[in-house]
Amino acid sequence: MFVGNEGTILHADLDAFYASVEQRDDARLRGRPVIVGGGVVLAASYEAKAYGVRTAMGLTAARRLCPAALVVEPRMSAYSQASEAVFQVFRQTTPVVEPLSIDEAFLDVRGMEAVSGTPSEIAVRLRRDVLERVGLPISVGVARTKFLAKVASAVAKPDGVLVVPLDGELAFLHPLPVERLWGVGRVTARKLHSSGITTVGEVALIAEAALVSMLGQATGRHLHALAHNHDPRPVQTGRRRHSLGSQRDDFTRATRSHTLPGATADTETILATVRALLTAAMPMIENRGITLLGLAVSNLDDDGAAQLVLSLDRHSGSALDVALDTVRRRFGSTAVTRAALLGRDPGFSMPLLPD
DNA sequence: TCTGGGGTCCTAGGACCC
DNA sequence: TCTGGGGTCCTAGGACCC
Repeated sequence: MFVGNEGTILHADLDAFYASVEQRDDARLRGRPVIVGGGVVLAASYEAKAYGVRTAMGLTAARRLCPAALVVEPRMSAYSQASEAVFQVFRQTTPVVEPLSIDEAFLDVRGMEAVSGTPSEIAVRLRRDVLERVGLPISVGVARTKFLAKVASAVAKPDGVLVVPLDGELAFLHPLPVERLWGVGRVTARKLHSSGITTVGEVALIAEAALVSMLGQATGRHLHALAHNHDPRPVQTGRRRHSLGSQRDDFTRATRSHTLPGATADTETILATVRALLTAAMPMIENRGITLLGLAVSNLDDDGAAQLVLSLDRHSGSALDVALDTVRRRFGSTAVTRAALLGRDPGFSMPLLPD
C-alpha cells in the first residue's frame, strides 16, 4: 500500500488560479500584482498577496493596500477551459482522480511505482507537465491521507511540492495552527481559541467527548480524528455534483425547501414545486419585504429524493430571473418561460415579481 | 476586510407514528 | 381522557470550502 517512506495520495492545487490564467494569457501582467474581480476580489496573484490582498476582500480595500495592482474582469470560460486541460493531465497521470473544485483534486498513485516511479517522483513530474502543457503553476502535497496531503499542498504554496514522510506525520501536523484543520473556520477557531487552544497538537491532547461538547458531535469527532491523523477516506472517482443553483446579492438569507418522493429531472414536476414554494413564501415576502433570491435543485438524478430549495433575502431584484436561470441551465433550453414558472396562480404573480 | 457565487455537510426542532 | 418515550422524516438554517 505504501511506497518506501511515502504515502500514495497527492493533493494538487493550482496557485492563485484565476490570476495565473490572466498572467499566462497577457504578458503585460506577468510579474506584476494582479487582481481578478468586480466588486470583490475573486483571486489575487502572489505579487498582490504580498501587499495583503485577499480573496473576498472589497475592491476598494484591495486597491488601498496595493495601488499598483492591475484589476481585470473575470473570464469564467477561460478558467473552465484551463481547468479541463489541467484535469486531462491529472487523468493521464493516474485513473484515480477525485475533483474537489475547479482548481484542485486528489490523485491516488498506489501501485504505480513500477510504471511511473515513486509518489514524489510522480508529483514532481505532474507539476512539470501542468506547467509545460497548460502554462500554469501548481502545488502538490504527498501524504498517506487525504487530509495530510491537502495540508501539505497548502504549506507547499506557491509553486512547490511537499512530501510528508510516513514517520514524520505528527511532527509535521502538531505545530500547525488549528485553522489548518479542514473544517475549522472563523466560528470554530474562535471557540477553540477561547479555550486556549491554538495548535493542532493542543487539539490532540483533548478527549473526544470534551471536543464534542464544545463543538457539537460531527465537528468534535471530525477534529479529534484529524488531530490524531486519522482519515481513512479513500480517493473516490466518479463523484457527481448533487445540486445546481443560482443566487444574487445575498447576505442575510432565508430558505424554503421541499423534498420530493424520489429523484426527478421532469420539468413539470420541478416547475410545480417551485410554484408551490413561491406560494408558501408569499406571506414572508409580502410582510417582511423579502424577495426571492435563488433556487437550488438537489439530487437531480441520484438515487435519493429530489430537494428544491429557495433562497430569500431583503434585497430587491428580479426574483423570477434567478429561478429561470437555474431551471434553464438545468434543462439547457429557453423553453421555460416566466409564465410557465408563474403558472396560473394569480396569488403570487402580483406584488414583487413584475414582468 | 465589510461581503461573490457557487457548492457540501451538519443540526435543531417539529410532525408524525407506534 | 390523559399521557410517555423513541424512531424517522422533513424543514430551516448554520458552518465551512474554494
